[in-house]
Amino acid sequence: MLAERILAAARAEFSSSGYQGTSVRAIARQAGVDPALVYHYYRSKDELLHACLQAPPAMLERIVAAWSSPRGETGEALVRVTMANWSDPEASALLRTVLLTAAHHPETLERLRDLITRQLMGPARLSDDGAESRARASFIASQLLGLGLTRYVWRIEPIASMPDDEVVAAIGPTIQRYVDGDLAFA
Amino acid sequence: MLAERILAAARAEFSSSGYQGTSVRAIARQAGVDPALVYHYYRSKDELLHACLQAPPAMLERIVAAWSSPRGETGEALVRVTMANWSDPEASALLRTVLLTAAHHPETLERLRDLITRQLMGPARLSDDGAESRARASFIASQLLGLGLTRYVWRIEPIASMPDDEVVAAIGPTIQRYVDGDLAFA
DNA sequence: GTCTATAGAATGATAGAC
DNA sequence: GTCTATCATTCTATAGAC
Repeated sequence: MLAERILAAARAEFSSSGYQGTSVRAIARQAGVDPALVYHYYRSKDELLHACLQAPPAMLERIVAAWSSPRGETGEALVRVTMANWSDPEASALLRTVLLTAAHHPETLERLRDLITRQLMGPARLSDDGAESRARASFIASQLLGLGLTRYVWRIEPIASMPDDEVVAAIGPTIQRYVDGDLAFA
Repeated sequence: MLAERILAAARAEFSSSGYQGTSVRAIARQAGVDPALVYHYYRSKDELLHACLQAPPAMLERIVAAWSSPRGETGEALVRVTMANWSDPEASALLRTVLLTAAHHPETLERLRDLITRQLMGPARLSDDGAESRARASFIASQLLGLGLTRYVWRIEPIASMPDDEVVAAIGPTIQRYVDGDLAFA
């Protein structure tokens, strides 16, 4: 019970201020508990972050569903799933935490890589060639992460305020091409 | 002289550790000066960051040059320029600092928005319609920033180790479409 | 211009009473 | 399980001697 209150507060703090910008005391304050309790349940700030890095099941299920959409609509489906996840408070907290922390924190960086190769791309069969398949996954990740950051984190206009359908119309074909288009491999 | 040594050290620290993760003492240590000197030349940590947010002229010139490349090759040129900037130590230090700090620091976020709308897109005449033009700029930024982060900051494989030409072959057409393709505007 | 010294606050973490 | 008290460190920033 208390442990979950603390965890929820930690997710909120890490996702809005990053790892370095978050203090254990701030987490305790937001959870309405004594700072020592935070250390009691989680042994250190680092382990608390670790506990926040689990992806919510709904987020992963959306991704799996997108990959089983009809051929030719996968690109559109992945863009819609990206926006759905960023609009889901739990999923977006995880995404923000991971993206804002990965550059400074090795374990979180591993988590990001894992998220891309296993979760985002796990359900995919992009090509018979493993190397080509991983390359396609990289390009998909580069565009979808760029979309998430510009639209939801940095809120760059006008993409930040654009209706979902316009984003899908613009970026869907990009992803579709990365999924099964001709990328002129050497 | 000393002020420039301090500035160079600050750029290095901010770009590798972000704003919160960088201490004035660490900057002074790396510059080989007393911490008090840092405060003497720059009044606060915040003003020191501010001084680090100027884009190197070479970076901006590359972007202008890309926009004056022949029609039909602009997408490819912008991808090449992005990689050139991330491979230039001065430009990549600025990019890292801005991208790692923007989420927590309002002034830096403004700098990022300015960088996109004025510098990256300033030389462009994407369309006669101002709104459509800004929308195209958003999409271009989303893909190019995503490329920078996955390839140079997070070093997600295989895009991180891929030859430039393969990246251009994959992402060039995406940018070209955002520049002058049919995005199905409502 | 340059450094010593330090204020004043916040930090991660622990020991131990209840 | 919960809290008080505290250690040891680090931080931004300043005052003031030389």
